[in-house]
Amino acid sequence: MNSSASTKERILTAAEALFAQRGFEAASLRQLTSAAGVNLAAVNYHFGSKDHLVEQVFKRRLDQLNARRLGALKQISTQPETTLEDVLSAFIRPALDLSHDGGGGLFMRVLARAFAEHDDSLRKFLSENYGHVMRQFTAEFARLLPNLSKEELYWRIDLVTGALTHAMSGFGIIQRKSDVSEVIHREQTAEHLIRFAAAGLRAP
Amino acid sequence: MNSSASTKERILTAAEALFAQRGFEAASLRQLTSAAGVNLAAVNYHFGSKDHLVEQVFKRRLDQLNARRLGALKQISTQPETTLEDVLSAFIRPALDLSHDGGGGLFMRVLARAFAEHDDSLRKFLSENYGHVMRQFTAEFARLLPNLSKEELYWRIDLVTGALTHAMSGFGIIQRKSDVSEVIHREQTAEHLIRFAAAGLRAP
DNA sequence: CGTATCCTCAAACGATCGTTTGATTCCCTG
DNA sequence: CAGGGAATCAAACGATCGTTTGAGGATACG
Repeated sequence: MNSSASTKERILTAAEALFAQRGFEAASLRQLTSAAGVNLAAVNYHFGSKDHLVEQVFKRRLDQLNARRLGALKQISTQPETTLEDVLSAFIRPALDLSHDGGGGLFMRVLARAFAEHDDSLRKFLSENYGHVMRQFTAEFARLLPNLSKEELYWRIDLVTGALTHAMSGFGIIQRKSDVSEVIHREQTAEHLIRFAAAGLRAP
Repeated sequence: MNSSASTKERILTAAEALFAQRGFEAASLRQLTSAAGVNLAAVNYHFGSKDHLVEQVFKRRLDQLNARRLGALKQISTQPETTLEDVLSAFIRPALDLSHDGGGGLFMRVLARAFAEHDDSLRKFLSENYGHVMRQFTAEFARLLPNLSKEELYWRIDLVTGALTHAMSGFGIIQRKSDVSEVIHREQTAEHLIRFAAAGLRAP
């Protein structure tokens, strides 16, 4: 094992944190490499360009998130009866977990930023690395909500996504109180989200 | 009337569009002033700095949005019976209208960006210029949803805001079809949002 | 030992950024 | 008409950006 993998990982980790904190444009390679403890030129050497680095930051976490979501969905599909809450849990909890696990605590804020940046190439990238997961969940939602038209279903899933993104990226007014542990706060967040989203999806 | 008002307005309008399209950091004053047809130095002359310009862009539209929302809320408060859907309509429709009226069509995307930027001074500014409206709506929601604890209510309003922001800023998969007029699409968006949010707020 | 390959490093490149300057033009007022 | 503050303008300032360069270090294999 050479040390390049370590350097790449250090860059990815520092990039994720800095992108989340400052945004893609504002985060400079000099801040980034300084925080990672690597040379400035290392980014262009290992990733080719800053843009490619951004993509890799996304890819690393999106692959995690997708795998966990699909794993959770597969898990509940073995049950005799699946509820809407189960599917929502498989959709929501991996995302919430990701925002606290594996050093990738700030990824969801990065993701929310990416949505807001509204960059076409980035949207295309997200669509390519995200679409198949959404399709599987959409199919499951459709099965559990047979009364909804396809258009109505798309709308509601979209709104659920918005609520989820908003809650996870820490935009909202709700902040964790100091006397509540992170694990408990995450669990409360998941419960609020699932309850709200389930009711919204079931709306008459 | 001197021409400075016109210049300021031209800058504000161009800034709103450019901020929405490219973000606060990426939008340069040179692009901005070029699009507005004014001199580069005009921004610093009339606004002091780029940061102050950002604040003014927000203030101009937030004042509009706040006035319309409070006006709509006051309107329905005169009715003998107020429904949850009425209050949600007063909250949602002015925002949707703003994203198509008065040349400020891109403001909500700017607002979503501002949330994502996560800048503390900007958050403070938003809180100062936005908080009193949210408090009024929160009080009305609390009246109509007496079974909810205060914490639960805050959570759900937060999630409604997330869904609204997401839908309005055009992140989602739902795009207006070419055979649907903008007015109709806006109305459909409002109906979907209100139905979804009302059910979510009423969740058991 | 020699050499080939991968990696790291300090330094510099050109471009672009927000801001400032000082001169010039415009327009109102006395 | 003359004077003066407000507004506009081209130009330049220093800073910072992403990227490139070329030399040097580290490691593995003949």
